[in-house]
Amino acid sequence: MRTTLAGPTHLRADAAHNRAKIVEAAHELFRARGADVAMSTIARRAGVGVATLFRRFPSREALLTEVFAEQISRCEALLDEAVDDPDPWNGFRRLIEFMCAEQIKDRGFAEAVLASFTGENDYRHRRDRAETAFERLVRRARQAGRLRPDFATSDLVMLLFANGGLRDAPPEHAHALSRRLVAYLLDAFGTAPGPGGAPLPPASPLGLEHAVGPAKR
Amino acid sequence: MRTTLAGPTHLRADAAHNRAKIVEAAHELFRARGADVAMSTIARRAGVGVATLFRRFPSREALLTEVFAEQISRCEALLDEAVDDPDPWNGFRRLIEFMCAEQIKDRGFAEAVLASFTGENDYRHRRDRAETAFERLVRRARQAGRLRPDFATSDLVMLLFANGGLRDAPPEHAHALSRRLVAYLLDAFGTAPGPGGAPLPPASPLGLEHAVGPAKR
DNA sequence: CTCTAACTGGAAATGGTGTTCCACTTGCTG
DNA sequence: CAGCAAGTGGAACACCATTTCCAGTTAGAG
Repeated sequence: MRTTLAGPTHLRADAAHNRAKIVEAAHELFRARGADVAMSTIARRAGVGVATLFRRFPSREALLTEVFAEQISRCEALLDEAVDDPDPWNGFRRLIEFMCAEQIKDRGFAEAVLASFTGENDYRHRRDRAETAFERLVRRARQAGRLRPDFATSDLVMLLFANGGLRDAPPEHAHALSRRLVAYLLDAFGTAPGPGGAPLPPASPLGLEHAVGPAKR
Repeated sequence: MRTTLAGPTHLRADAAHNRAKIVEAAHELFRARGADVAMSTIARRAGVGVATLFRRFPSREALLTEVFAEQISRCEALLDEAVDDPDPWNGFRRLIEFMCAEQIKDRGFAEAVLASFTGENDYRHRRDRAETAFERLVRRARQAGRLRPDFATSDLVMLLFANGGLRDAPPEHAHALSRRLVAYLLDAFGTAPGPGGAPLPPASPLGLEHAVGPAKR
């Protein structure tokens, strides 16, 4: 196989194998510890040298988008489903619940979304597609009378930032906190009167001494 | 005076002056950039050597609690007011609005609360007092029928973590996002039917490309 | 089987922290 | 106004992470 302008089209067999090991190791570490694990840690876990890691993935972002490609696709699929759902509120709710749960479960997920949706890479058209789809979903849910009229599409961004803050809580509580936050906000987004809908997920026994801010870094 | 261990009771005049300069510099930097500015940066801004900084404040936490002592006191005062307010919901609302606004405005504030309220320092009894006062406030607001019965005191912690996540948003939007989040959650915490109360603060024009995760660090 | 370009790992350069040490300076007490 | 302990700044040290470099190894085309 000769080298082309843009470099070799196919990796050598051993190189491809190493690449897969890198992605796997990065997946585990990103899930568990977030997007800012040291590159050398990833390399060590994968059993390769740091140089190999940097040769395959020149930036942390490239690695992130590769690692979380599947989850991002599932988000898009869920969004498409939601738009087609005869009950737009149901789709809206499920989309938000999925994204927030994912954001807590895989600590690197949020950064991966950011990395994919930022800059002028080839994810640009996907971002545009997702945004217009979400706008359609919101419009439908509003017209169905289930979503409050003053809901703004940017409130999704707000929610994702807020939910992301819960990752700083003690890990054993983060998930429960997130489900409670989402339940509250869905209550607030909806038009059902009062604390109407489903009962809230159980609260966590957290005191002020746990409160606030990156516990450790 | 107030340093952790029993050093000399009084500082020499020049030392006291330097100490004040340190606190001032730290205040500015913590407000603007959060609790994890480099110690050397603080020292440089204060015009002193790093050794001086470390001699006065053996740990970053000591500096944090000193710098934000005033804000923390205002929180406590507001909590006391709220407990005595004839309308407990009003006090509840004001307390939450103040704390969340402060958390956005002064990026180090949350960490200061944490540092003050963690461990076995002399803030312990203040923490206990604050917690029981807040419990009383919640109980009163519930009994007045303004707060939903399934509200848990730990939901305050949840709110603070969530609000803290908004600090990762672009700084020019963080405040508006926070006010909107707080408005939504107060809607959800309260018992007034539907999107009842005051209109929401205006939304920010944020797209998914801004979304999610520490933009820069 | 041979030979080379792709590939490798680890070392080193770079740049950024937190923390300690120490030779010098200076406020303040007597 | 003398002397000394309190106070000082900056260098030195010990990390730790990113990124580059290079001398050696090996897959796989011919």
